[in-house]
Amino acid sequence: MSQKNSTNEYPIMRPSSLKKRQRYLAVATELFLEQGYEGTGLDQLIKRCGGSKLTLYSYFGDKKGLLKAVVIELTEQLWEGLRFDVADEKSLNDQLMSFACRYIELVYTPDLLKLSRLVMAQAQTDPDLANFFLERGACHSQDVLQTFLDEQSRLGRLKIDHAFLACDQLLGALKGNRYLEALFADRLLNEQEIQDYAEHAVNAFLRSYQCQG
Amino acid sequence: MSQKNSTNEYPIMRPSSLKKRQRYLAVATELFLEQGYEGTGLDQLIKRCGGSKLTLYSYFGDKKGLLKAVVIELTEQLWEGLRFDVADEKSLNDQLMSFACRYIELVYTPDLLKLSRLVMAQAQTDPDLANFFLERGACHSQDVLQTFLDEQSRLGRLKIDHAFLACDQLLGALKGNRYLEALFADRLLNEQEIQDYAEHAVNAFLRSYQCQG
DNA sequence: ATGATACTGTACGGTACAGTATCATATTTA
DNA sequence: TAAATATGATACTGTACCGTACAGTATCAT
Repeated sequence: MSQKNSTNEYPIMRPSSLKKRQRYLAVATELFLEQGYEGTGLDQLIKRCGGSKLTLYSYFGDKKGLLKAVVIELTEQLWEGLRFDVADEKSLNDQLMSFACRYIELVYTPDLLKLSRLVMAQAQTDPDLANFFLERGACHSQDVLQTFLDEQSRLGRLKIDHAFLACDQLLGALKGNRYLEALFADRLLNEQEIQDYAEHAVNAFLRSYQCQG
Repeated sequence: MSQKNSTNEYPIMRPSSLKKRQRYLAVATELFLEQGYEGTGLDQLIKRCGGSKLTLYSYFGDKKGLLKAVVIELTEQLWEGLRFDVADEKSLNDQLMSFACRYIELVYTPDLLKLSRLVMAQAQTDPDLANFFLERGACHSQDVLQTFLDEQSRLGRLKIDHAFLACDQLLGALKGNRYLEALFADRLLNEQEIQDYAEHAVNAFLRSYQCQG
């Protein structure tokens, strides 16, 4: 009963233990993403991982705790790079395009798609996990974009009637209907398509909301 | 080993058997949507359903076959109403608005959201099911919209540079970023929000692509 | 060195569940 | 009515797997 932390707030731990914990996490991530939660047995995990089941349980409490740790780690890692650079001297169009490309690239990342499936499959039995995932993903990107657009409106460069809706729908357009195909069947976008999606959506957006042509 | 049809092509069957089959299907649908595939035991199903396990197996082959039948039935049922009325005398805007509202209403339908989760959770182990679901859902709606828009372009009412992209992104905008929240956490839209989403997206779309103002 | 703590390897209890087998009963068909 | 077939109720088989117990070993602090 030494550590029961299923989250990422480590207590005092030996360096070797920390390393071991990271190893568990890495292998669990790999297996969960590949085979899903139910599809991954802990015996199998330990076999690939080395270490013992008891140690695993001392780190993560139970299987659900392990899943939570995996989701937290991976989520924060994936979404960390999505932001506008405020001290950026590029044009509005360039800033939007840069954001748009990074956003599309991100949501079509194979690992994020698999993670999404993983979380969604557990959404009914573990709503907290789903909420955490939404908070750090969908809601966060919405916040980032809306903050930027508000600022641009304040500067008189945009005129938007309903900022929330505009944001929501721009993000929707960037993902496109094709996002469903990625989510369900891993149909990805190539570099060129990402560029096209971003350009097309940003152009349409600016045509609707930019102030001076 | 009488019938091994896991699809919907019924062989010769007594009426009473057909009725029984429907009953299995209805209860299976209910349980799968509520508790997921792995979460639903067949013993539990039979208990609620009446009938016996042997009969169930004679109809659907195995558990996967039952799932397939449920997905096929429900999918066709849900998407059947989504189309443009060709002999419609309404304005372009009205026709688009009518389609947009029906589309949003549909993709935010609780049962369709649950079905989506169900299929997605099985996507890795059963890609065929996922492909079928995509075909009848996402791809089909894309086809319907694009056919309509092509016709409108031919009539000189719209001028669209990339019809596929425009379609894809209009559908994306209609769902909005909020669709993720619905998918992950059943956060639905009310009647007013559906109207707002449709109006906002259709307006933006027409501002970009309509020919004469 | 010595005691305290963390870890390994293995085995096992308990349980859940898909799929099959059995036998009795009902319903159709000839 | 008799044979053939479909169904019901239930028990059973095999298996997979979570979580725990335990005895022995390695690693740390002092």
